[in-house]
Amino acid sequence: MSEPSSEIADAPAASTTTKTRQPSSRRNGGTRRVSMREVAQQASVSVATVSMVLNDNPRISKATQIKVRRIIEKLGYRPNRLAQSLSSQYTRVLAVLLPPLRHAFSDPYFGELLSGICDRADRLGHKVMLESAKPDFLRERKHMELFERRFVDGMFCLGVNDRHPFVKDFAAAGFPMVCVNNYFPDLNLDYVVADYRSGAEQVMNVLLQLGHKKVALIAGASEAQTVRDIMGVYFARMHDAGFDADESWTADGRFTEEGGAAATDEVLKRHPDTTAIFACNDKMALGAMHRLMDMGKRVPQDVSVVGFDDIQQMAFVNPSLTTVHLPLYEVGTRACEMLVQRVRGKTQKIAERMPAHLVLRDSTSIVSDRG
Amino acid sequence: MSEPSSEIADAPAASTTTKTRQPSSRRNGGTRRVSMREVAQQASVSVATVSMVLNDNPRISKATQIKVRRIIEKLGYRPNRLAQSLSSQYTRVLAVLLPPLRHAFSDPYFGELLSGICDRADRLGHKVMLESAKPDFLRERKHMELFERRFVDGMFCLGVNDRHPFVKDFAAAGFPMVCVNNYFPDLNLDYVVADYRSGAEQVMNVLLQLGHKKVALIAGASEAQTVRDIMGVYFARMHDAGFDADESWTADGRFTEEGGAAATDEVLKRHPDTTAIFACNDKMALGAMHRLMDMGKRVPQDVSVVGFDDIQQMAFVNPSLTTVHLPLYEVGTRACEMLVQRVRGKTQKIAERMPAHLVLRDSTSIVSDRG
DNA sequence: GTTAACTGCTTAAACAGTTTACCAGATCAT
DNA sequence: ATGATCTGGTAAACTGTTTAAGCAGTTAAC
Repeated sequence: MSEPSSEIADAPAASTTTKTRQPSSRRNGGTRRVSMREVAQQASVSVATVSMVLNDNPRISKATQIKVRRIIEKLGYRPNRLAQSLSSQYTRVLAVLLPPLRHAFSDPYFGELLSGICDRADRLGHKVMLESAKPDFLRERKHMELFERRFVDGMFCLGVNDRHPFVKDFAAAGFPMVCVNNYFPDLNLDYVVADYRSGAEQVMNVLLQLGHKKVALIAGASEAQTVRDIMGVYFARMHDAGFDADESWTADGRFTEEGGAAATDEVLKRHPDTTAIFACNDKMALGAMHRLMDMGKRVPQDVSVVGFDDIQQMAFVNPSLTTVHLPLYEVGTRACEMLVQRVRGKTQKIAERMPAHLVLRDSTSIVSDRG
Repeated sequence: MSEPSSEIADAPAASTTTKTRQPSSRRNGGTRRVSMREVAQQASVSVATVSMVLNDNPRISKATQIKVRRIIEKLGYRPNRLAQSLSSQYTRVLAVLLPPLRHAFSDPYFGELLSGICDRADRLGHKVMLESAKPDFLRERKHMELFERRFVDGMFCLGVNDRHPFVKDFAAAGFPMVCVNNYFPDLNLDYVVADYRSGAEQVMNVLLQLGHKKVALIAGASEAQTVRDIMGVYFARMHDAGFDADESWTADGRFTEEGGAAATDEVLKRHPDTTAIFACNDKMALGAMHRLMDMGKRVPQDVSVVGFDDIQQMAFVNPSLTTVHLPLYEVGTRACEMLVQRVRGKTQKIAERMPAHLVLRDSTSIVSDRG
């Protein structure tokens, strides 16, 4: 007890015995924040007890449960999830990595996947964070930082393909990740996809049955395995039908309307007698239809058009588009269930295909010109 | 040195003096997590110094900076943001609250806003979290929990209107929130909107100049102030033009294609001599165009159609749609800048209108039938 | 010649939870 | 009566940061 200065210096030492750390009266957003400590004080129990009450730990008696919960209610206490996560090592946040397309967010294809993911994540008590895989995002390894800095527990990769080697970083580091509606046969990564092969089979069946032989294929990026699956089926079925299509019957439409239109130009220049166009997604099919009409060709009388995905708008175009319905929403929900399982420690590989089916509408008809 | 058990018990007491708390060797996702403490040890400085190095505190000497950074590099240290946020009271996460529409995520309108928000948030060092304002989400006050439990620093509200009284909760609690492309004149909430009035003026000008008098208006939800703004302009300009339109000239299209089609039916039943349809968004305009064509009316020869929003796809339909271009992407980026300012403590009210302009395309023409 | 403001760094107290080891009292078997 | 087990709870260590306060020496201002 010498001088005032030492008194202050002694204070912390004293407090370690009396343990009366006053609750912070700091205000945030105008509301006084109430912490677990205050609940504990008011309920005359320890913070450990409060924690156990919140986590429904069976070691807490019914009486204490009720007592503590009443105080929680009274004080309007809400556990701080930063502290929870820091301590428990779980963030309960999942990231969705989207391709850096200008309109990725307004693309119904991604939208459906995202809807499925978000809905299921919510049900499973997880939050969803959005990330765009811009070049410098990847260069700076931000996709890894998301895990390393404990932003998220898991990650969905949408719209990735062989040109995106970063996907294997996650597996290498042991971070939970699932490829949504895409896969890498030789990379041993988790994935959930629609059954593109079966969808393509159904398309080729109906086109061949309608008498089409001169079928052109508008592919998207051929770096995607799903697109290669479609191409594989296309070439095989054309061969079976006695018509060996070569590369000249295909063109890349980059998954966009504009690309689909350009690809249509390209293919029809090479093969003016084309009677059907099979596009690997609906947007390209739409571009193809418009271009065909611009050329003065009628759909489906002169040329049949088939799409892939069955995005909402396509029932509304004229003529309505025959396409393969992909259960994108369900792929999203399933992917989410899978990722959450993986986050919780499940170790077997995740790989699932979901059924796709043809939706016959007005953009296809029996072949008129038997060339 | 009595017995082994007391030796263990003594350990913590000893550590308070020697301060040798061993770094956790816990593994997460297969990678050993390295904490600031380890960096400090290796660099022979205190954790505070490491923290200051990371935060570019000018009080740290160049030499120490370099020394510490080298160790950080060597160890591959990444600061744990949960701990950072817990300590600093900033999460650097913003939430986007979307209306619980089945296809909200694939709606280009929301997509554009979202793109703008996400891009700017990224540049400003913030993460974006997605939330859907489902009825029970609001009932359980989860929108408040997002703040109370320190999930986020701020919130964007998209697609809200007068039927969503929850928006004022944020202001009441003092939580940073900005209404995106919507506003509440009497609620004193922050907002960033496109200039719907000016857009509507431009539409009415061009329609009147083209000779149209029998102009029908397809509104969305009239609970939205922006829609009321358009209606106000519509009625005023119709009046100025000597044609007092009443309620029978308007119909609600609920912002959807289907609704737009139905509204078109409704209005044309009442007024078969309608020469122009002004829809409050592009989707309804598209629905209107399709329905008109189904009825055997030509667009624009028989009926002109004007939309609002200028979503990407609309340049691609046939005929291409005359519409008001709203700078949705920019509204998103601006809203984000504003919200971040608010999070950082800015106190003046945020209220901004961004210019909109008419895009004249092929769905409008001079009136043919001067009724 | 004192006071004040740097300087570059350290110490320790926050931040707000979870979890483990331990402990006192009650119950039960021997 | 005695030791073992069960019950319901507590204290303290732990998660990994930020930051206010302090320290001892130098320098500029009054």
